Amino acid sequence: MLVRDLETMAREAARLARHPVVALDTETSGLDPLTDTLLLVAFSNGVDTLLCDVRGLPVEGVRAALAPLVEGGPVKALHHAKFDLRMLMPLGLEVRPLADTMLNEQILENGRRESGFSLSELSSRYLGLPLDKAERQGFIRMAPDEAFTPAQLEYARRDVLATWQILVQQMARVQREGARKVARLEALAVPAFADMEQRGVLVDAVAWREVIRRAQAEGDAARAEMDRHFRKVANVDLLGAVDLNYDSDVDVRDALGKLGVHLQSTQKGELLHSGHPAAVALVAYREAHKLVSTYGESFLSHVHPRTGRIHASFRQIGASTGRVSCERPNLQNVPKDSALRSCFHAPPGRALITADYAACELRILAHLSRDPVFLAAFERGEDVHAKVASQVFGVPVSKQSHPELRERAKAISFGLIYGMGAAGLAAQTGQSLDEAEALLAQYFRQFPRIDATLHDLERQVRERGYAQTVLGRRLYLERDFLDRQSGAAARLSRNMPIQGTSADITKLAMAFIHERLRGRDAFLVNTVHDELLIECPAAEAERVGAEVKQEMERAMAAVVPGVSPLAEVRVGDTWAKG
DNA sequence: ATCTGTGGCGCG
DNA sequence: AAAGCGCGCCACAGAT
Repeated sequence: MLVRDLETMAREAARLARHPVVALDTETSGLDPLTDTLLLVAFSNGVDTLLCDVRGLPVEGVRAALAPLVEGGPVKALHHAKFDLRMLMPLGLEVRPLADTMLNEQILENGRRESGFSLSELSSRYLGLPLDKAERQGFIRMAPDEAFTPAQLEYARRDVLATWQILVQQMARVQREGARKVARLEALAVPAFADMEQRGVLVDAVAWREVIRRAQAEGDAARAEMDRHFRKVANVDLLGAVDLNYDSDVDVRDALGKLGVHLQSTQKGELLHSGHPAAVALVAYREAHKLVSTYGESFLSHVHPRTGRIHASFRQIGASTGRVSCERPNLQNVPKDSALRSCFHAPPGRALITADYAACELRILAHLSRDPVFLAAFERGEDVHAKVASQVFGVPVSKQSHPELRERAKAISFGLIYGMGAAGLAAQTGQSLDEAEALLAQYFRQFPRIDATLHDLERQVRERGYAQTVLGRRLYLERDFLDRQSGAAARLSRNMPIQGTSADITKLAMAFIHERLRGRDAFLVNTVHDELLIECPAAEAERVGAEVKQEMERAMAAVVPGVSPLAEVRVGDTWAKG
């Protein structure tokens, strides 16, 4: 059924609202929610299809007609819901509750399949019929008052019906494979991601370019220094310039060889270890060039011309552990250099709140192991690394009294999370292998429950064939991979449950915060694994900060009960030191 | 001209 | 072959 008037739209939407599950799909003039517009909203209850042509209709009228169906009522099934949610934002419509067939599939296939999550591919697998995407181009080129062709309407109908059918079959798998909690979590977090992308984050491009300009100058100086050394061993062109590509590792390695510096690789550590001024200059050049290339104009090119803000793309399930990833640009690897980070700022009269979990992954390890020393230290708000160092080294350690012992204990604790062995520890601390082995043994003697927990994680993965987080997010690992004696499987078995649980907690916090701040002119603008950035009116910043802290701690307590949660919040007008 | 894999390096 | 975990981006090198 195709409807173009508000009265019929409202009536038919109300009819559909009585069903438990209704699929929702949108057809739009393009793929950019900031510049393209909504043309058609399609619904299906698995039998009937309702196609709402919303072009030219008053926004408030459409909102009122569709709200009883979209906001509350049935579970809305969407494929890649984030996109449709963003497209529906100008109508003031929020979709809830929702289920996302793409995220569901990523959850179910994690570790088994790396691509093949399009609606068409799911349709092939679940329903045995691929969907033709060619027709979508038709919507993109459409004139504003042109009637939809039968082919376009058929395309819209098939898409939304397929989404409904896929979800129904998928739910059985979700149930069977213990994925209900994770599927629910991801669905709950979608609106937070949609909102975050739509809002974007503000950067001061003028100040940013000044930072890059300085880096450019430092890079030039480093190049000149390299020229002085390599002039002796490299070709010099007619203008007297050294004919060497400093961005080519092979060229640079060969040239260093001619200066008597023979390296396995040209990694920073080896270059510095050689101590040769040309190698040191190369490190300086690389650092400067990284800023200029990755964080220069190519980064700023993502400032949106309409909004003046950066609207990055977040992949909600971007990593096999369940972590989020981010691209175009990646807002999760901005250098910590405060000159650069402080370019992320709030508009006039507004504030930026920086909030991060304190020692999130160690708290998760404390939850998994129930280790009494870790639990007590977190409970009392003590310095865990100092506490651990005291236990391991048998002397009272504090940040002031024995900073080096504390650092070593910290390195071990974090190393364990990554599955580090004695060799890795030795390499990092500069100890001998024997010393590192003795230190690890001493650590595990003091913390037998952690030792047992890490071995348990490994054993469970071998038995089950998958690693999993506290919420039951799974990473399936191939038998071949588990049986190979490489150590890689053991490290993943230890790391995924910890890193992944951290991701679960942060996503839950985002869902809580999004809900808490709804309709308040305060919103998330970035997420970096265990850190969140929120923009809000300056006058409300202290209050919002307290609410953010509360919601983050509530999320952590919900996932790892029994461990004292702690989120640290700073209020300012730029992205403060994390 | 465009794609793919690799080294290197930014972040948590 | 192993590598302490997870990402994305830039530049190069080789292939299509």
